[in-house]
Amino acid sequence: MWREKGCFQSAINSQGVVVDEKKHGKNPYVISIPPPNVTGRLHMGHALNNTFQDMLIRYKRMDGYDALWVPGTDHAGIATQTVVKKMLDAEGIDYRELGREKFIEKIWEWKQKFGGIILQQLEKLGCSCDWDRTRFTMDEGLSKAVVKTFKTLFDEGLIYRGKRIVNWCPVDRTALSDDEVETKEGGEPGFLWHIKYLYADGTGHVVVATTRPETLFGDVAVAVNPKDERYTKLVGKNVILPLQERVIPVIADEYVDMAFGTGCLKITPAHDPNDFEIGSRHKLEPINVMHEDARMNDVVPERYRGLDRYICREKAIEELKKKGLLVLEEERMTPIGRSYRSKAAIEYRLSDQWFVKMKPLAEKVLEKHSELNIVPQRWNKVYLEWLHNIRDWCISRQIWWGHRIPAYYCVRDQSLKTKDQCQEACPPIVSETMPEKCPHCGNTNIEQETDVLDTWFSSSLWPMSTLGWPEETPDFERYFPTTTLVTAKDIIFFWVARMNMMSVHFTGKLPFKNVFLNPVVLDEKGETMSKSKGNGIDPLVVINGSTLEDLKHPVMEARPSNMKEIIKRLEKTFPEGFEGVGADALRYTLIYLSSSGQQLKVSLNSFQDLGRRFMTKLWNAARFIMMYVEQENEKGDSVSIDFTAHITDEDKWIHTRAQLAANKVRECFDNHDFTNLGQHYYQYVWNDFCDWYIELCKVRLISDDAVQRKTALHNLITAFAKTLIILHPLIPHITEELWSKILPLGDKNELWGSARPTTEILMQASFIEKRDIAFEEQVILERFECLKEFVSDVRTLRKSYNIKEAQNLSAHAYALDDAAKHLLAQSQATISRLAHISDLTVLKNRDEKPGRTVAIIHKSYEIYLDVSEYVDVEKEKARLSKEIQKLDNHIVSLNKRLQNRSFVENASSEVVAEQRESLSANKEKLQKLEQLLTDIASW
RNA sequence: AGGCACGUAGCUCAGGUGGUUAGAGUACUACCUUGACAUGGUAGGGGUCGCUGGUUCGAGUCCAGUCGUGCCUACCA
Repeated sequence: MWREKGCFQSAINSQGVVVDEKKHGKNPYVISIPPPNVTGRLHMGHALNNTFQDMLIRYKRMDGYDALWVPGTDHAGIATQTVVKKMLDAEGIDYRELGREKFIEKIWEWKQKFGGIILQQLEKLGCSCDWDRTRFTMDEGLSKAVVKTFKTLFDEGLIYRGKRIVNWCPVDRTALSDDEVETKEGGEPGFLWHIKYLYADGTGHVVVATTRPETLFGDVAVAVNPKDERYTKLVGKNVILPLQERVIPVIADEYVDMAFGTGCLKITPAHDPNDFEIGSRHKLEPINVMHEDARMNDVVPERYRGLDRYICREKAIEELKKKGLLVLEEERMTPIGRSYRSKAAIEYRLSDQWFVKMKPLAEKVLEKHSELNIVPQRWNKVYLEWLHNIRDWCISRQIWWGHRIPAYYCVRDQSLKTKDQCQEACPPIVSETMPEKCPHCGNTNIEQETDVLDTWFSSSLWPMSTLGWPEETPDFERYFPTTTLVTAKDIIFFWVARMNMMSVHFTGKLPFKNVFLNPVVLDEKGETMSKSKGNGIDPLVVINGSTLEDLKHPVMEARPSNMKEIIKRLEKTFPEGFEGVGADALRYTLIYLSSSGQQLKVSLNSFQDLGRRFMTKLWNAARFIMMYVEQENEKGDSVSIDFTAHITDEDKWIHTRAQLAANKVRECFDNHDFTNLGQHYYQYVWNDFCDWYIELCKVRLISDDAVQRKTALHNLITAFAKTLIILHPLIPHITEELWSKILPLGDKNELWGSARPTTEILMQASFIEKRDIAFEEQVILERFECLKEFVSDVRTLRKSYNIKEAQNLSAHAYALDDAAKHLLAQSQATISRLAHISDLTVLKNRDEKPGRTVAIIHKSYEIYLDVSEYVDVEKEKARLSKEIQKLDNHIVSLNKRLQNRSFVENASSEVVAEQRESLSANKEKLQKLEQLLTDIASW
C-alpha cells in the first residue's frame, strides 16, 4: 500500500525528476543501507540494523525532511562464487571446466533468480526504502565508479602491484586481506617440534623449534639473535636441512627471540611474513613449497610431492623421528589464522598482488575527524587506533566473480603464460578501457588482469556510487553526503573507515555525518548466533511463525553437542510450533532490548513476552475506543459540541503526557540514544493511556449525558491518534492499520472537531512538534499525581485488610494543598470509581474527621476510611507503628544531616531548603501518625 | 601483551553534570473474571548497587586498586 502511493519516494524520484515541490524545499535526510550480501538471508542482525534505519527514516520523513533511504545488495565475491559453485557441483558441473565467462553467466542467472530475496525480506520487515533506487555493486554505474577509482588511485601512486606475502585461503584459492583473517583467542592446540639441523662440517648440530615442520623444505637459513652468546660462534656456519639435505647458512638477526623455543629460528621466507622480512634483509631467495591448494609442489623431495600440507607434516615428523632428528614434541597452543569465510587455516603465500597505499588516505580522514559523529562515542577510539596503525590493503582476489581489475598486460611472447612473466616484459597498463596496444612497446597482444577486486573495494564507494558518482547526477548533488550510517561495530575497519577514505579523497567530504553502531544480537545465553551453533533465531520465523519441525531444523543441521537437550526444550516450549507475532512485534522487541550499545540477548519467548504483548495491548485499547464510538453511533444523538468547552483535567492530562512522550521519543531519535525508547513507549501506552486514561474515561462513557460521552470520545480518539503518530516509526504496520480504522469512524460520528488529522495515510502525517510543557500543564500533571496516589493509597490499605473490591467503602477526605483541594472538588466521581468508594465526604475542617476510622496521612491529603468492621486493632497498631518507625528513622537521618555544620555550609541552598522542608513535613506527619496510634488504643 | 566495555532485585536492564527512603519489565506471592484486554487488573515481598580503599558534609554516581565476565587489536618460530 505504502509503495503504491509513493510513500517511500523522496522529493526527486529515481529518474531525477522533482516529484514533490514541497519536500524539495526541505532539508534532505539520507541513509544508504549497509548492503547485505546478495546471497544473504535475513538474520537477526539485519532485522535489528534495518529496524534502526527504518525508524530513523520514518521519523525524519514525518518530521518534514526530504527523506531518502537507498537500498541495495553487494556482490559478495567469494561467498557468491561459493554458493553458485556448490549449486553447479550438485549438478555435476565443475566450474573450472565451465570456464570463467560461462561461470560468471551462471552467477548472473543465479542472481536474477535469487538475488532479490533478502530485499524482499527487508520489505516484509517494513523497511521504507526507495525501492526504485535499488542498487547492486556490480551494476553498470557502480562498476564504472570502481574502474574510475582504481585508475585514479593508480595514477596517483596510491595503488601498486607487488610481490608480497599475503594471507592465502587454500580452499578458495585466493588472497585475503588482513581483516578477513580471524585468529582464535589463545590459539588452537598444536605442537612445537624441536628438530636437529646438523652442521655441514659434521661437528654437531643446532636444534630449531617449529610449529610447521612441513615448511622446512622452504627454509633458506637458520637465524639466531646476534646477542645470543650461546650461538655467536655459529653465525656464518652452514647446516644441513633435514629430509632434503640442502645446505643453508646460519645468520644473525635481531628479530629472533632468545627466550623462545631454542632461540634458533628456521627462516622460510615464502611461508611466513616475518621470515620474508628477515629473508629480504639478508638477500635470501624465498622458496615456495606449495601449490595454491596447499599441497606440496615439486620443490620438495619426491616422496612428499602432491601431499596435503597436514599429511606432509605427519610424514615429515615420522621420518624425522626415524632418523633421530626429532628432539622434542612439545604440546602448545598455537595461533592459527583462519579465513572468515571458508574457516580454512590460511597459508602465507608469496605472490603478486595489488595493494592500496593506505597511509595518505588515512591521514586525510584523520584531518576531518572532528566532523564525524560516532555514536556511541567510545568507538572513536577503536576507529582512530586503526587509522593510526594503518597497513596497506591487499585488494586483489584470485576469483572470478567481482570487478575484474582494469589492468592490462602486454603479452609479446605467447609462451609467457603467467602474468609474472608478462610483467617482466612491460609494466602493467591501467586503463578504464582495454588498450589497443602496449604504450611501452607497441605490441597489440594485450590481456586483462585475471584477478578481481576485494568486494569491500566497491563497498567503500557505496554511499557515493549509489547516488550516481562519479557522474554529477541530481541525486549526487542533492543527497550526498548522506546523513546517517547505521551499522555494526565489526565492520568499522572493513567498511566505515574505507568509505571515509574514498569519500574524503574523491569529494573532500565525509560520506555521512553520523555513524550509529547498533548493538550485537546474541542468544539468550549471551552467545553470538551462528549457523554452526544452530542457535540463530530466524526473523521470518518470528514474523510468520513456524512448525515445531521447522524450529528443530537449524539445530539438527548444526548438530551441537547439547543437541538433544535443545530439541527437548523446543518440544516442551513450543509443542505446537511458534505462532508468528508479526513484523511490528519483532521490531518492538529488538528495540526494547537495545541498551546503550552493548549487546542484546533475545530468545523466541522474548518476542512473545515483549512484542506481542505490547501489540495486543495497543490493539485492545483501539478496540475499546472503537467499540464505544460504535455504541455512540447507535445512540444517534447528533448534538454538535464545543469539545474545548467541556474538556476535563484527565483529558488535558493525557494530551500533556502524549506531548511529553513525543518529546522524549524525539530526543531518543535525535541523539541516536535508544536505551530507553522502548520503555518510554511502554510507559506511555500501557501506564498512561491504558491503565489511567482509559479507566478514567469510563465514568463519562457510561454517562447519560451525551456531551460528556462525546467529549470523552473526542479526547480518546484524538489522544489515540497522537499515540499512533508517536509509535509509527517503530511499529508502522499496526499503527497504519488502526489509523485507517479510526479516521472514518471519527468522521462518521463527528468526533474529531478541529483536530481531524489531515492525512489519510499515517506514514505521511507530521510528527508531533517538540514543545515545552506550559505552566498550566505542569499544574495538571501535579494534580494527577495526587489523584494517582490518592487512589493507590486507598487500594493498598484495602488490600492490607483483605477488603474485596466489590465491597464499597465510605470515606472522608481532607485536602492539605491546592492539588488535593482541586482533586476533591472536581474528581470525586472518578476517585470513587477507581478506589471503589461509595460515599466520599470532603471535610472542610480537619477536626470533623470521624472516629473509629483508619487513616492515610499524605503530604497533600488525609483519608479516613470507615473500615472498622474489617480492622483488627492489634494489626492496625502494628501497621501504624511500623510506619512510625520508618518515618522516625528518616527524620533522625534528616536531623543529623541538618545539624551537621559542614552540610549546611557546603551544600547548595536549594538542597538545604529542600531537606528542611522535608524534615518539617515528615515531623508533622509523624505527629499525626502518633495521634492515630493513641486514638486507636481507645477503640 | 595492549585496549575497550560491563558487574545494581531470581532474570533482563534503566539510573545527564554526586543530594531525601535506588527504579522498570519479567519472574515470584496474594486477591480479582458480565461488557478493550486473564496475552488482563490490583496489591505485595525481594537489592550491604562485585570487593577494598580514597576524595567529599554527602558516593550506585568521581578517583585508585582489586576480583570476575565479555569483546577488540597485535603477537608468539
